[in-house]
Amino acid sequence: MVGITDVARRAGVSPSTVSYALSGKRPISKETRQRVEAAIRELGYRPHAGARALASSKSNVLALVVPLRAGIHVPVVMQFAVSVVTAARRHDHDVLLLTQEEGEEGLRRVAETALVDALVVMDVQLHDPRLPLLRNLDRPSVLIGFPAEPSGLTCIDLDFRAAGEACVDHLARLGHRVVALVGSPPEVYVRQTAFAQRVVQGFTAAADRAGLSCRVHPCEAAPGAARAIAERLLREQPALTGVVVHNEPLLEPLIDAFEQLGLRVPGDLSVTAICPDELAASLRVPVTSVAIPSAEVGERAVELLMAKLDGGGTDVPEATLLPPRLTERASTAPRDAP
Amino acid sequence: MVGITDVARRAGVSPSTVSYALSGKRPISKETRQRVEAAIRELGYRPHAGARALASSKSNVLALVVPLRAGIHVPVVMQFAVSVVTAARRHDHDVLLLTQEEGEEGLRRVAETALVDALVVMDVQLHDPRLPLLRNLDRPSVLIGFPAEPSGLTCIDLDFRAAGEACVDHLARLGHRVVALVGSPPEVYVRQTAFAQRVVQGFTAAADRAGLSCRVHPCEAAPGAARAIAERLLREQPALTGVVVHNEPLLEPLIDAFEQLGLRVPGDLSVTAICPDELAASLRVPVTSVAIPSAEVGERAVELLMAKLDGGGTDVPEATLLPPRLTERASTAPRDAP
DNA sequence: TTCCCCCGTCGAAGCGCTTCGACGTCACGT
DNA sequence: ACGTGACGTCGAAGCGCTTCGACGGGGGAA
Repeated sequence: MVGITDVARRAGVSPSTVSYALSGKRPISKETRQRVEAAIRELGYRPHAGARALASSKSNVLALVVPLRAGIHVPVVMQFAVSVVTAARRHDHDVLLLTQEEGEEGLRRVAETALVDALVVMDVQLHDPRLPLLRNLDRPSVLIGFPAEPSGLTCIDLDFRAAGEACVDHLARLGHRVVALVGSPPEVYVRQTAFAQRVVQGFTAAADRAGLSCRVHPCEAAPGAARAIAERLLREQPALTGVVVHNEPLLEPLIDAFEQLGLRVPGDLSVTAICPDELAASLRVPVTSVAIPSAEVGERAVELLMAKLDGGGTDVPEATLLPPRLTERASTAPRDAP
Repeated sequence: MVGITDVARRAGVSPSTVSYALSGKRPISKETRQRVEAAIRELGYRPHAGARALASSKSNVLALVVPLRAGIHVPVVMQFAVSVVTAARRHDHDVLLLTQEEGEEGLRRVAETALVDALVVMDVQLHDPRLPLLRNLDRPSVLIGFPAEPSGLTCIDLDFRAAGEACVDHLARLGHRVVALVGSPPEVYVRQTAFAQRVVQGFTAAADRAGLSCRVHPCEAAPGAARAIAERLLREQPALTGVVVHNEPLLEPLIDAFEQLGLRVPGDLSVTAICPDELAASLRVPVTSVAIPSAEVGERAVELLMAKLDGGGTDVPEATLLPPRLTERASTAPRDAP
């Protein structure tokens, strides 16, 4: 194995000089640096990750905690994961994948063995059992999602409450008076998953504020369930003209179901969604939607972490709520004048 | 920070004894071991991962390479990933997540810096550019999927060729004479993704062998495309009575589309699929299918890797093809006697 | 009884890197 | 002309753990 001393010898300098040339932590003359770089290239030198971690007490690895709970939409999770990995690499970090199985003990393990420098935690619940642990760990963490009591933690997410409001406001502005929310599967609410709850809050609040009649329906994510749900919505709210869908797999089948029931979208029924833009835009009827900006969230999460890692944690905001961005597409229209 | 010497002092032994008590690499008397364990518990000791990696030249980390290419079904990928992580943990290893972005350089980096001990590579193409690299790396690897030329590599996967055959054989046995394959998106074939290709081979070979008329249709994975595809199938093969679907997102909408076109499943048309069992079983019409055993594949992949890591690589089989398991459900029936 | 060997433990030598203090040199201000 | 830093480099001391060789003691074989 070729080590830093081999490089040093070849470049005619001391090992510490090679180290400084690599890290830039002390000034190195241009000529020396070039000789070092040449030596590295010629020898194919790669610094040993473990040795580095030991000497510097930095592993340059981030933990990504992905509890794949029932009812969440896997592709969206994957988008987050990919953007976290990509962003981490830009900051010269790698990503260790942790799943639910391990639970809190897993977090503790990777943090306390110094396997990772910091943690990104996904799928946060309102009263998440991991919070006390994260507060006490000696490594910084960022949550993607907001718990009920986020103080002392760094959190980032789309402002799902405002997203719910934005959808309702949009429908209200178009003249709709009776609206419904087709939400995530029931178990997601039972677990008190933060983002789902907040959409409901925003939806309800905005509807009340605008004086709309509204109703919330948690729904299984099976496409086959679409028809039954559509029928139920119409039965319970016969005057329904506006629907907000916060359930990715159901979005397309639901629109199909409405049309099969004789309702044109957006002619008779306006539909908005909270989902990734690619999904909303790719449907047969492109859907007016509030985007879930996974790429941005993942990226900013990593940036917050980096700030905490080298800023010592000062001046890193505790809460980052990304404002919703509603894109109008073909699925919404003004309500027919009665 | 509490180190091994603290534990040693507290237990009244030398650091090396603590190390051996932990690793079991040398016999330690029961009493000593218990004192060491008590000291560890009392002090909350955790061995430093970096120090371990340096001293033992084992990081106990596996790389999981997940190129999220277009056209692949994300939830299935995630199932693999989760099962790899779970299996790795059982063997006291963690998993580092690598995505496409980094490409070959990423593999080289984590391997050569000794960040990982071994690699699990997914989404293998027939002529995968990573193969030469994997062959030359000093760390063992396992591919999930088979390239055209797997010699010198350890590969594992469902036998997709046999899976394609099994579906056709099943249909043939039921008396169907005209069959079609609804496959993955075209880009998957263009990239020569191994598993998709093999399904086609198996499908075609079995159909030829049984003297069936057959046809292959690569298809977009958008549910909205289902209707058009169904119509095309019937137009091109009016006598069609048997369909094999190798495209998860399309499966349910496609069945719906057939029924909307007036064909009862399985009355007029038998449908089989190659997809995860949960999906096939959960549909409105439960579908006869060959399972994609992600959990088993991930687990076995890790086990192969472990065998290579401590067996030195001898007697680890190069190719592991899991035989297809076809489960009959409600979507297939004998062809009506004409 | 004597010899050997295995068991259980210790001490010391690293693993390959980072980092700290030190030192010589050079340019600059006064 | 001389003090003062900043610059560029070096040597050495670890970082916390594993592992190798060594060693005393006890039991079995001869």
